[in-house]
Amino acid sequence: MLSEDAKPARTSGRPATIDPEAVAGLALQLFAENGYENTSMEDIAREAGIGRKSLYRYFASKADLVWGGSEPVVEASALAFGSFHREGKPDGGVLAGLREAAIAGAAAIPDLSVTRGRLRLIAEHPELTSHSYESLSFQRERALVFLTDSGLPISSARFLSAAYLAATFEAWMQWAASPDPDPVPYLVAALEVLQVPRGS
Amino acid sequence: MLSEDAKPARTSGRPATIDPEAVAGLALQLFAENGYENTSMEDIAREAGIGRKSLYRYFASKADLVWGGSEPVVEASALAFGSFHREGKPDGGVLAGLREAAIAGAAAIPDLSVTRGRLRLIAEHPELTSHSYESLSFQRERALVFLTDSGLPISSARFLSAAYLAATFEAWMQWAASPDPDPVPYLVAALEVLQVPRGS
DNA sequence: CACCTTATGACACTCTGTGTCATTATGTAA
DNA sequence: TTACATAATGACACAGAGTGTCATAAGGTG
Repeated sequence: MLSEDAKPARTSGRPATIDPEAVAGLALQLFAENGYENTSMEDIAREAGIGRKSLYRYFASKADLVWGGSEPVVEASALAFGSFHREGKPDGGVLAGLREAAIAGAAAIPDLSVTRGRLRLIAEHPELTSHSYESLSFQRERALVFLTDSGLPISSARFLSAAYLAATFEAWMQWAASPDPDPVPYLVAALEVLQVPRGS
Repeated sequence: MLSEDAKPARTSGRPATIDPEAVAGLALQLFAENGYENTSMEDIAREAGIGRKSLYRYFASKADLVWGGSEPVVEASALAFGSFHREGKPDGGVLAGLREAAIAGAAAIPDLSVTRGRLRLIAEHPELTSHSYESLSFQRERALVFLTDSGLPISSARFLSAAYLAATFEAWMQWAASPDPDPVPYLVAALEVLQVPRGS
């Protein structure tokens, strides 16, 4: 259900010639070389050999070039939420579910060093950091559904999912700033500030 | 120490003729009437009888017209953090301190209905919601200092302050969406999802 | 080969946000 | 009252983000 519109499975028409991942990679490279704000969308398009408008067809905004890479993480995490209830709840309850989802997200990252570069870029730019709220909205929604499915009242579920998102995001940021190879310990530590409200 | 540059206490020169609060109020009114994105900075300036550049002198961005009103809350909250340790810790520990600060912030609001309008506007516009990260960065910093002063390890303190900010923001949003007059119960409920990590 | 679908990019536009600079208004000091 | 200093004001110009329209190109399918 995650890939409802993943690939329209086009049968005819001109096939795409632009590789979004390659373009995003190029953009990250240019950001690293010349700085984020010194690199315009036009610069990126020119360097990629495409038109500015075509660039916007693949990336809704400049921030998307950076945040786009987090989609696999969010998807894997959402998947873990979905399978958690079906497989019968292990011990640890709801918080364990949140933890598993966060770890599943981390496991979905193919190249951690690229992700670290992305996150550091985000950390350096408040406007990119702010974008977390939009970029993680799907994740927030998924966590909320998981929590209400787990029996939490909607109100507590909202607070907990908001805190969960913030804590895990902070964990990623701290990991990115560190030299450690494994983000999981950061995620685990971050989730220790959460608890299910008594009486839920 | 909060008002280090509150008022330069100018001794000569032309005094200001623009009332920022009045301008922000006017802007909020225009946003309510015509929609946020349908109201340009130029529209606001024209309506306020000033130039667009003068508008930017008082408000760094369009979002500032909306978020500016939260400054008193943040300041009052920060003040509560500062006085918490001096007055000897009451019972409840660190979490009680966070709760007191959040409540102090709420108490600093002169007109709750205006704040509710602001928050609803923010809720409707993802780009404004995102701005919370920047607008609350000072609050985040303050909470972090408070937590480390309380003896928490820096790592836990970062996670907890991130979760704290997110939970209280979510509380404000839920309150704004409700018809309830008092935001405090929302804040208290939100903070129940937090805990100090065992062993801190 | 005709056709169809879709990618592509040229063009023009609005709006945000910034920088520069001359002008104006208002205080203080002589 | 007359400088004078200070700061507000806004006119002008600009880069860049993001959007809409539309003609064209390019590759598949029948």
